[in-house]
Amino acid sequence: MPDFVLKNDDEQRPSSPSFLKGLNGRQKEAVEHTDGPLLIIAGAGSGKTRVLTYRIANLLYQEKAYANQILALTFTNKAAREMKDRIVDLIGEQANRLWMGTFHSIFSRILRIEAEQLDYTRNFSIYDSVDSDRVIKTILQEMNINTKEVKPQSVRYIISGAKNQLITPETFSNNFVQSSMEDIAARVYERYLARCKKNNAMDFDDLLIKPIELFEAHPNLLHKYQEHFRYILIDEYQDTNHAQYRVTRMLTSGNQNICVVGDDSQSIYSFRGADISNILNFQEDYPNAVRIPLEQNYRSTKAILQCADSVIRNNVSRLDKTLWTRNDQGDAITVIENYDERDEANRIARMIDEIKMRRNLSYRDFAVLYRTNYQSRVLEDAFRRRGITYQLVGGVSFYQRREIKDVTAYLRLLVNSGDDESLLRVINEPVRGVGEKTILILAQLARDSGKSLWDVIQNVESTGIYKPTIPRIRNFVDVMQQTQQKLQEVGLTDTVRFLLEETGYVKQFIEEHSHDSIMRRQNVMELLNAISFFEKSSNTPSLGAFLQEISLVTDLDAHDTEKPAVTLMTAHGSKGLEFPVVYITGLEEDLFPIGGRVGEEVDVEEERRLFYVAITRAKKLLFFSYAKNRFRFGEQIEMRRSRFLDEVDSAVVRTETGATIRQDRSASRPGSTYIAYDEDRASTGSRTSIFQPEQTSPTGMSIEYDNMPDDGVWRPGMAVIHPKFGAGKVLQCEGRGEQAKVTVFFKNAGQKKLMVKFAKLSLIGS
DNA sequence: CGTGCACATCTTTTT
DNA sequence: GATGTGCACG
Repeated sequence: MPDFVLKNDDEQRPSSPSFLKGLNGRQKEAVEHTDGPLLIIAGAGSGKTRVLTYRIANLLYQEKAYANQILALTFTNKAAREMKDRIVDLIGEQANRLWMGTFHSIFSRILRIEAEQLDYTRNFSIYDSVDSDRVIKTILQEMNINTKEVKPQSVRYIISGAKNQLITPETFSNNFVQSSMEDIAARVYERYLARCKKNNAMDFDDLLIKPIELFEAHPNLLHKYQEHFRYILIDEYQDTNHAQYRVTRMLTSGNQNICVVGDDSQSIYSFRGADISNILNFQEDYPNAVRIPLEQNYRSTKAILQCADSVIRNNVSRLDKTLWTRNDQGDAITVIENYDERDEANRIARMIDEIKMRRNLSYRDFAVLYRTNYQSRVLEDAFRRRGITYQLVGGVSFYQRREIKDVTAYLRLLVNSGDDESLLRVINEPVRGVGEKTILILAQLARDSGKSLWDVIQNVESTGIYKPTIPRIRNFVDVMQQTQQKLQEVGLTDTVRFLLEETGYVKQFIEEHSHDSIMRRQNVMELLNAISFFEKSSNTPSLGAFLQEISLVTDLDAHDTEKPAVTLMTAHGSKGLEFPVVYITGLEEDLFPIGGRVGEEVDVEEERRLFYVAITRAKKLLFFSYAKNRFRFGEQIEMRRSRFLDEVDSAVVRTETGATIRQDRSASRPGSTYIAYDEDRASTGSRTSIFQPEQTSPTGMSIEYDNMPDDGVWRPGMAVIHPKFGAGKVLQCEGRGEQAKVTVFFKNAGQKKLMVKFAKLSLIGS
């Protein structure tokens, strides 16, 4: 129950609202800090969400700004929704006017408002990665490149990386091409941009980059938004990428009322371009920033925290911080060894029932975490057999399913007729006899005339394509136009129903009686339900608004914490959540930590942070499990136990029989140092802090100075020793040979940029 | 010209 | 175990 309600009369307010009472000193400090840059280093379970919500409530309470002048950027839609609800509880309905959401959703909102300035229209399409891949694929085909040798996905990955670094096609091809793949990507890049533009479409990256372009081209607009957003808050700041960094810098360069919250130990999205140096350098960017660490953990037992700490200590690059808790010591963590993944799933299912009974818990108190989505399958089987209700979060997203993408492509075409990509997706879906050759001709015509495909097929009769296909396309055009008409006359749901009927899209599934087609039909019906719900509940029930909404939702957002079901999700998906009982499964080498593909380095430190995130989700009980054999690539493979199990503090970990686990300390790689614990420190558990801050330099490894990389090339991820700064990790490298410079994060000295030529760096691991 | 079937390939994490 | 590609047929 909220203990504070905003009064609307003229009564004098106390200067400090009563909702601040439940906060600890540091939290209170963070909430009451209103103006100027603020960096909150929030350890896992330290009440971060609470601080953020109270801080916003306080800003409103102090009348520092109207709700719509506050911009709060979160990592998931769900986090935004929950936070907003909590602020509504604290200060009332006005909180609904906050600009609160993910970077992507907030900036797409701004982009729709300002679309004309960028030569787009406000009903632009948003392409997800599958759409992007298709666009890239057509471009590759046009360039006569074999899409089997050069995978669109890899090209997209390179282009996306460049975009997020704000590197233009020109700069990219001049300075960043080092392989034939990059050369191809460089050539596709420019065409890809042009194609998206022509389609009046933006991809996920554009949603972050276009605002920067917008503000650079129109300083007056930048000024407008700078003025408008009096306060900016960013959650999960350790996972922001360069583009996100740039756009927030632009917006805050005026009043500098920026508050970021994050935890470098929980940075797990570098594959998506997240740049940990954003948070590490915050105080350099904003020299008068106040830094508040939140180190008291309210979530977990001492045993769990100690375990987490013993793991994360193996990372070289981290900000020093010491989490502590007043919670009980709690039970030891149990390691479960299994014969194979079926065994693993069955044992976990059985244990869940047992613990649920013994501890009088509900299924909703349990979470089973894994590294990759495909691991969920066996678990689902086991749970179904045992009659355990579960909710699977993530996996193949509903809106990514083929049939759903087909239908949304139809809808996108209705809203944005210039969207060639969507047209290509549905022109022969269901099959109406429009083949490859026809499309080739139409595409040629479109290119020559600068028109969209939709415009071209308006006069399909004069295109000179294969005669029998003309009426088929004519029919397609007619149906689309009729649907267009319907949209004006009847509601959204009825329009879509009409479309599905007339195009025969659902009919194809009814005629075919395979298991597959039944599922697909169900999914389409499910989409229809979603549309119907949207139409009833939204205050702007337009088709465009619906498409906007679904283009940015993820399955993570659908997670229901109230549902009495065991949660199954990836470790990534679990960030920000907590459960009384957590199982971390598949703790095997090449799975967790994941094994890289050939020629690809795996960032073990990031894997370790991910493991740390997973551990710190647990409140009371934590289990680690691994299988000695696992089915992968269609065959059974012998697995080795994860090195992480050699790193955990054996004082708080037990086998199923209660024995101490055997550990191989040498399994830790050089650079990932292990610092031994006193066995009895775990049980002592001092009231304030269970850990002493560690300030010794890494021990137990042989140090050889003047040890250069074999090939003389420095790479991010390498562990180094500097005679003065001590142990560090290479974050960034630029230049070659004599000119080479490296950015290194030193555990004891922070981040430094060094000329390799002068700095006496020694390589101690990679 | 377009379609349907058999085959291989490959699964990291997500806005 | 799903999705994309290659090949033979209508």
